[in-house]
Amino acid sequence: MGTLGELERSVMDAIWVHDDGLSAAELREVLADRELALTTVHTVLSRLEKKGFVTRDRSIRPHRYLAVSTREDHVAELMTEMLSQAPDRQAVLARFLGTVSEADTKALRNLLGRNHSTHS
Amino acid sequence: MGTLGELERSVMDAIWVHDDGLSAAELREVLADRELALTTVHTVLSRLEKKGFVTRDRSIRPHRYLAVSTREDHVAELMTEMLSQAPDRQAVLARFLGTVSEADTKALRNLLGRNHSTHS
DNA sequence: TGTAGAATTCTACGTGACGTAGAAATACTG
DNA sequence: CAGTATTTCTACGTCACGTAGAATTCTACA
Repeated sequence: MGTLGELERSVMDAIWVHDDGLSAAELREVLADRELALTTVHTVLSRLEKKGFVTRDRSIRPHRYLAVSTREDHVAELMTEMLSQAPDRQAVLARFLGTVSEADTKALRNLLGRNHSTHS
Repeated sequence: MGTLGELERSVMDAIWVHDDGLSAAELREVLADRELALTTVHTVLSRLEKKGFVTRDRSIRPHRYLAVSTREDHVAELMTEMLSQAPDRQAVLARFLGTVSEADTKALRNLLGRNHSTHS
């Protein structure tokens, strides 16, 4: 999968927060602290589109950019990808649970409880 | 955290398999299919050392390189790192469980079951 | 103990990703 | 149609990484 650079990540963060989509100009405004040129925003957006992270609505004039998947799905996917890097998945999961907060383990218990027969 | 390139990852894979450590020459042998120069292996090893992925025993002549942490710990750490990228951790965990295999969820249930009061 | 051969370190170059943005092209709007 | 808004094309600097030759440092042996 394509990875994200710093600016790309910032842009995605902004897009993820605005479920209704953003124009390049609006994005530049959101990232105002960086004082980016509009063309810079456009370039990054194009690259994110090519990487499959965003789509754009070309039917309206200032194109609006939308996230292809939610940040949660994206992160979940990353986690799965990481997990697959080790042959001993169980061992990894054990270590993972060891470092995660109690709130997280609690959440996992809840989710697992309600899901005894869910297999998509 | 430092990320790993392709060759770096291959080297780490080799080192992770050999818990007793490896010399640069042995590593080159393990990665024979790449036909790398010895110095190349050395360079990568140095970078991995600088990144904190390996240590080397400088007391013996062909230095032996050892992994600093297990692959499982490393991957678990990566997963935690990914998880932290989203504000709504619970949502991510839900998605995560949704994509993971049943064997994995089963393992998680086991681990969580035995761990009701474990907080390091 | 001086030196050849082994091992390690230093230096360097090509490439590709990414931040950055100007120039050029294209599309509305009046 | 002209001027302005928007998008696309092209480009450059930097940094990480794969790659390895050159230089330096060890070590064992004559």
